[in-house]
Amino acid sequence: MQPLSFKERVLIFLAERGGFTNSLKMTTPILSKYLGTSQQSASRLLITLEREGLLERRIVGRTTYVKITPIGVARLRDLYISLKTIFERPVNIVLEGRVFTGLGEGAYYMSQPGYVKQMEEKLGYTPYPGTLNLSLLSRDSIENRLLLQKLAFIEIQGFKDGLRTFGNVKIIPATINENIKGGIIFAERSHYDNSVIELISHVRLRDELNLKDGSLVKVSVEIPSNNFFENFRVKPVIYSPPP
Amino acid sequence: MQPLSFKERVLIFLAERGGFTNSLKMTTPILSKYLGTSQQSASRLLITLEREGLLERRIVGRTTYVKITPIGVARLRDLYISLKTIFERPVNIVLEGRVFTGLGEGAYYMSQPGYVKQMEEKLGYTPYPGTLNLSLLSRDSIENRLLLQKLAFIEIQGFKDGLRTFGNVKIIPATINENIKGGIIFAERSHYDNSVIELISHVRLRDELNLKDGSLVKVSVEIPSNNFFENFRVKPVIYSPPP
DNA sequence: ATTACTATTTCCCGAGTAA
DNA sequence: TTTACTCGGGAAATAGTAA
Repeated sequence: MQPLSFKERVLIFLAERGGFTNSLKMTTPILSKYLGTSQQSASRLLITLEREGLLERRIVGRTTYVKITPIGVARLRDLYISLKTIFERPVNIVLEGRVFTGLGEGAYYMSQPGYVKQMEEKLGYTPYPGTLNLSLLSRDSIENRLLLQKLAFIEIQGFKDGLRTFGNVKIIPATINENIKGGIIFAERSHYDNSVIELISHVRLRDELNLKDGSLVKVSVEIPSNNFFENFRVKPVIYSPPP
Repeated sequence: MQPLSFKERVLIFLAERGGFTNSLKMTTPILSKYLGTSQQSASRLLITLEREGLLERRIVGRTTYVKITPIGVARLRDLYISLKTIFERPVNIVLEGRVFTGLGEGAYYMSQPGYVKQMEEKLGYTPYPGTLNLSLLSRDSIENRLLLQKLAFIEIQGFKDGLRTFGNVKIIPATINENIKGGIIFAERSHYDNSVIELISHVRLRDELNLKDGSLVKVSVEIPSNNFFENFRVKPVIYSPPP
C-alpha cells in the first residue's frame, strides 16, 4: 500500500524543501525516483496538480521550477489541522463492566495502614476500605485495561508486616459512571485476571451509585495524548527522504 | 481531486470517532456516504485495510465493529509527525536582489528625528541614516516581499513637521547576507514599486558588506509558523464530517 | 437491512517515443 | 539531457445482484 496518494506525497515533498515560499528546481526523473514511480507519472502528476491549482510551474531556460500555491498550502494545512485535532486532544479511555462480589481481599488490602498512608499522601484522600470489582464486558475494555495498567502512574510501594508480604500497587485516577472521582487499582500480583478491574474511591461506590451485583458500570480515564500515542511507535513510514 | 487516498480517509474518519480505543459500529453504506464513493468500494476498502493490518473488523450478530490497529495508529501518526515538522518549524523567507543607488530619499527620511526617536525605541538601536536599496530578482522575492509587508510588525507612526507630512512606516527585522542584523522598511506610500526593498541597519551596509551597485544581496526573515500559515486560510477541505 | 461477489467500465500507470 | 504525448495493459471503481 502506498501510505498516501501520490498527490499528497508531492506536496509534502515540496513543502519539506521550502516549496511554500521558494520555487524549487525540479525534474521529473528526480521526482519519480523519490516517489518510486515512473518519469511519465511524475510528469503527469505535476501537470495534474498544476491544473488543480495546487502548484505552479515555471520554466526558466531549460529548468523547471515548482512552487506550492496558496491553495496547495491550504490543502496541506487542512490535512494537518484535522490530524492535529485527532492527535492532540486527550484520549478518553472507557472501560465497561459488571459489578460482582469478591472474596473480601479488597477490603483486607485497603485496610492495611502500610497502603492507606501512602494512598492518602498520593491520592489526596482517604480511600474507602474496600474495592468495587468489575468484570469487564468487551474485548475493547480488556485491551484498554492492559494499556491503563501500563499508564497507571501513582505507585504505592509494597511492604512486609512480619507475617506476610504486600506487593506493589499502581493506581490511575478515573471517573466512575461519569460522576464519582476514584481510581482503578492494579495489584502487581493480582488474584484476578485481565478481565477484572478493582475500583477505589473516597466513598463506598455501591452506596453512592446504587449498585448491586450485575450492575453495569462505566469507568473513564483521560490520558494526555502524548502518553497515549507513545505506545504506538512502530518503525516510521517514510513519506519522502529527509530534505 | 480526492484530497487524500481513500485509505487514509477511512483511518481519519475512524480516528475522529475514537477508533483508536473503541470498536465502532460501522456499515458500508454509511462509510460510502462519507467518502463519497460506492457501497461496494467501502466494502472493498474495509477488506483491504484489514488485510493490510491497519484495522480490525469484528462481526457481532449482524453489526460490524471496526477498530484501528496499533499499526494503523502508527501509520496515521507518522503522517501527522511529518506534517507537524513542516508546519511547526519557523518559516524562513528569503529575498534576493541587487543593490542600486536611489535619489537619497532614504537618507532624508532616516534623518528625521520624528522617525529616528521611535525607531531607537522599537528597534533597540540607532539606525544608520540611510537605506540600502535592493531591486528584487525573482518573482518569488517579489511575492514574498508583499507577504513580509503584511507581516511587518514594528510600526513607526507618521508625523507632520509644519512643512510636510511623513507617512507611517513598518519594519520587519531581517538578516542581511546571513550575517548582519537589520530590517526591511516599508513606507506606507513608497515612491518605489513592489520590486524594490529598502534595508536599514545599525551600520552602513555598503561598507560593512563591501557592496557596490549591482552586488547581489540575500535578505532572510524568520517568521513564526503561525504568523505565516495564517495567511493561507482558504475554505477548508472536509476530510470527514465532524464527529 | 446488511455484505460482498462477479462483470463491466473507467481510470491510472508505464513503455515507447517525439520534440 | 529534458518534458510529455499516445497507447496498451492492468488496477480500481461502480453496477448488478446474491446471500
